[in-house]
Amino acid sequence: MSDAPAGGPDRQPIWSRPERGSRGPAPAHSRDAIVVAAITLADTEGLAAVSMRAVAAALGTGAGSLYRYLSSRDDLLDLMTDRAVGELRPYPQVEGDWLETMVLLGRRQLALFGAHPWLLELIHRPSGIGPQSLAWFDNCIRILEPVRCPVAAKFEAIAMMTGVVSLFARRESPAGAFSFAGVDLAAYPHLVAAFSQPSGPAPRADLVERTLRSLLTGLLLGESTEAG
Amino acid sequence: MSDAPAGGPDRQPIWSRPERGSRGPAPAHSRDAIVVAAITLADTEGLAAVSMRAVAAALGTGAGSLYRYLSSRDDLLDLMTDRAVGELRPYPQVEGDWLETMVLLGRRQLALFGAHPWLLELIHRPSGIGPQSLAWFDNCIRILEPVRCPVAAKFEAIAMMTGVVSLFARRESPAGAFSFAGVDLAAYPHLVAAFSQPSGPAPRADLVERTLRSLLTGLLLGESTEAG
DNA sequence: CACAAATCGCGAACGGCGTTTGCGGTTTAC
DNA sequence: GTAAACCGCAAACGCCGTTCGCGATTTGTG
Repeated sequence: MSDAPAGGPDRQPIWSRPERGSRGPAPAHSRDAIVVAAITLADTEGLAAVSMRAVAAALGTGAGSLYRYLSSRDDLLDLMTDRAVGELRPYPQVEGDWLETMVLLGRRQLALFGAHPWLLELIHRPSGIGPQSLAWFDNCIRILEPVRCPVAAKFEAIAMMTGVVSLFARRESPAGAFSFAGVDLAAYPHLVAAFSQPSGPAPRADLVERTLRSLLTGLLLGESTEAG
Repeated sequence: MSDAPAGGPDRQPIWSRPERGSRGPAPAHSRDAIVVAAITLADTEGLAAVSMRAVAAALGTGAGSLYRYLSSRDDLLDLMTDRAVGELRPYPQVEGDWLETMVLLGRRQLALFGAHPWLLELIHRPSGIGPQSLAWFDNCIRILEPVRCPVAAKFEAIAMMTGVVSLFARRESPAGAFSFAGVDLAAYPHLVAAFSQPSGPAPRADLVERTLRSLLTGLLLGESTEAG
């Protein structure tokens, strides 16, 4: 009972837990090195390949040793998320139109999802709000300062923007069209009719930005219209 | 090798695989009974509690027996998803405004996510597009028939509507506000300033519908505006 | 009717996972 | 100097999805 791992009695979240105590030999690794190894693994082989054993092996050690630095795999995923969100920095210091600045931030998020597709599986977790995510929120609130609307609406809008960007990012991942192998198409007449008609022009390339603009103006400025 | 489970050489997806052959004793269970048990388990104890062993135990059998009816846990999750989507039926036969009909469908989806929160973790999977999901797509395409725009744009809009609804559904789940335990708030000045100011009026209740209306009109009708 | 083929339920087993535990050795605080 | 705290490590625990082999049962075919 006198020998508890770093997580030990982990009453408090990982963000406010010291990396190491003052006594004992110098650690062979570091929290950040573990997170970097995990992110590299996730980038190359997918999130499912990020097992404690695999991450430890990438660092040349055993799975159990990681628990000297974090208290659970969930902690590791939280750290991965926050570190990736940190890649959104530095934030553009545009002081002009807040809407265009937000759209720019949205494009940055989209690029981040492209660089780290595993983020799509992690951002929706209830935990995992670390310092970098807070800094990103803080920056968005700063940009939205000239907007006159309740704070709650701003938070809604920021969260919804992130969500919509993640939806677009998912669309661009290699998921691809479903296969109709062994499906009785006769049951879906409107679907086959739609597919059999000429496909028409390709969707516009700036769909994300247009959607974000419409979404943000609707959520932040449209509060007083259409009484009911 | 002459004794292969129902999944056997599962070249084709679960939707087009017969439930059982013609020979042999009558099965003690059924695919649907397994799926119902799994959904009940997910509704009450969450998706993480849906293990093959737990589902089998709920049916009074062993985990291995389930593989007579399906070939993997992923198959089970696909079946769960499709069966839940089937609860969206019967579809409203409104023949008036297509936009209002779509918004109504969106509200139905939101209610479905409320009834089965585990759906939020499953809809984004690349697999799992079963007959009920196809029927839902088919119905949406039917509703959007009067809209003059490329088919691809309609599919975009339907998928985006489902995605946005899922974002709102996630917001209403008991996730709740993040805790600032042990965080240095001084690093986020705009955040604390926003939180310290009076909260203002609560966000409008019909936020989902307004967002959906704006999104659908933007995606389906706004193609010709704003050249460049 | 006889018989082979196919399917059934079942329990044991395999490999992988996250996590815990106990140990010998190392560093620091008092 | 000594005791407490920390280190790396390897073994082990329990759960997971999945596979396999068994005896028993039903069906299609000659």
